Amino acid sequence: MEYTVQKLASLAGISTRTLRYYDEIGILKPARINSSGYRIYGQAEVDRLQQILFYRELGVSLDQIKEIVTDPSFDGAAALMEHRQKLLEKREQLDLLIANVEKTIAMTEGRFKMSNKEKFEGFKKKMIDENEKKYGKEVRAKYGDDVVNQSNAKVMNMSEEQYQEVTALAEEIKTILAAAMKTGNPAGELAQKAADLHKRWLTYYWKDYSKEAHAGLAQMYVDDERFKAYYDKDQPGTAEFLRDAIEIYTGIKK
Amino acid sequence: MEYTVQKLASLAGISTRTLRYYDEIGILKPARINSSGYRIYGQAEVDRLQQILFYRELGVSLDQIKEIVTDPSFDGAAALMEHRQKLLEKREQLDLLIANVEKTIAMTEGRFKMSNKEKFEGFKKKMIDENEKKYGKEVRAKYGDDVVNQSNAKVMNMSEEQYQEVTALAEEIKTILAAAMKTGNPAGELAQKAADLHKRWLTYYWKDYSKEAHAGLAQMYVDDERFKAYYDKDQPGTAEFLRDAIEIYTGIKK
DNA sequence: GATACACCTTTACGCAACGTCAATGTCAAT
DNA sequence: ATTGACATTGACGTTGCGTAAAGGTGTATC
Repeated sequence: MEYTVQKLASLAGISTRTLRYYDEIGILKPARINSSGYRIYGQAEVDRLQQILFYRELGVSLDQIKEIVTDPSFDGAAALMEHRQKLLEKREQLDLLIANVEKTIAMTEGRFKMSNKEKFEGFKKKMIDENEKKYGKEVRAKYGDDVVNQSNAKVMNMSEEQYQEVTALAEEIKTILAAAMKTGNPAGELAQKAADLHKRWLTYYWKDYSKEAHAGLAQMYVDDERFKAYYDKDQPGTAEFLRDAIEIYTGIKK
Repeated sequence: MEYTVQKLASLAGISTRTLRYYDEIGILKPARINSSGYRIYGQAEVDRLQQILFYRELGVSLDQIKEIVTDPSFDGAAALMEHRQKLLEKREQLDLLIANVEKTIAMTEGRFKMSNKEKFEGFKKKMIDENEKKYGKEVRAKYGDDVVNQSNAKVMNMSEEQYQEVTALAEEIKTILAAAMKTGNPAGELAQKAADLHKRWLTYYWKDYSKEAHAGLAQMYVDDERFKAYYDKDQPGTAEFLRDAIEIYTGIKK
């Protein structure tokens, strides 16, 4: 039995375009081409097409199918196992997506609240990404992956209130630190207040607080140009001043 | 705060190409373009990007996102509900796929068996498609949709053994019919054997057997050119001969 | 023998959401 | 003045075909 494109196409329930495409990418070439240039398929091609469609229905890519059907020694079972794994991962992702969408829908008591939530979620993620981009390598090298990951996890688990607290705290530190700078005394009341607030700020990010780590971070503010630039932006010398205040606060001098 | 492409990109954890694409398709245009042609984004754009990425993570298409973020009156909740439905359907499909893949893997005790199975499944489907294409309209008009659908369902439910039996039976009918033709007697032993086998062959496709329907089908073999051509291929007059034999077998003359 | 009509061919653009060069211009620092 | 990092606009590649467009072939009919 011989088939032209359309005969084979309707037999297999696919389009002629698909057959021509399969010819083009070389996964199913016609048995021969007749004198008018028509593609003529035989029984062998029907069988092969059957196989191709079988794998296609399983969601295997044509590239993979090509390997399966062209290389007779190819381990189809292994390929299927692998494919199964991919499908399972895909389903997990889908489940996550669905859960998120449902959560979002549930949270939509009026558009406003959701919009805030969106921004909030985004900002938390943004903050972490930003930090990772900027300081990720050094900080991870210094404190270890676990510490950083736990810190990031802590941020992601913050409630909106906590998040607002921590940002407010950062603002307060900046303000008080600026005032303390004017006194010039890192042991003074204002500077020590700033150091104390800085400790509270830190506990939002760190799982464990220790005076040593706190003092170490203060020193890093001075050593690392980017941290230093951040603190010195308004008043040069602020980074050093903060470090001095924290060293006095913790009683640890490096 | 103002951002160039790269700043915004690294802030959001996306590529600059993505930002340029979003500009191109108009879902996120920069606040302004500076004198050198650089894209400059502001706070409003950051917020909007946050929204876009939020929906993107939920798997919403950029087209949909565009509607959501450009039209403030757009009902985001409804869109999400719809999206959720789509996701659920997707998951169902995925589950089906996974089940099929697993079934196939389980059936793979050696490559050989699976390969046969594949072919077999394909052939059954092929047979039905072929029949539907060729005779579908007339047969459905003559016998009604239910009869045809039940017949197709019967084929799809055949075991491999049954399938092989039925094809073997068809072969046997052909052989015996050819021998019977030589006797020239439709009432003879060979011709009646052929008619009997034909009845058994029919019961593989028909839910109910009746002499009337059998005789009717035999007449159709003669009336329909395509059936006639099939039977007369080797010996002209075979279709008529078979009809005569079946009329005698069933005792029904039209 | 002309016409109609179904079927065949190749060529090529379109789709989603970017990735990836390529060629070229700009900014800040050495 | 040069380097190096960053910016720009094209434009092609990806996946699996759908969908014309422009033209040749096969068969039946008038």
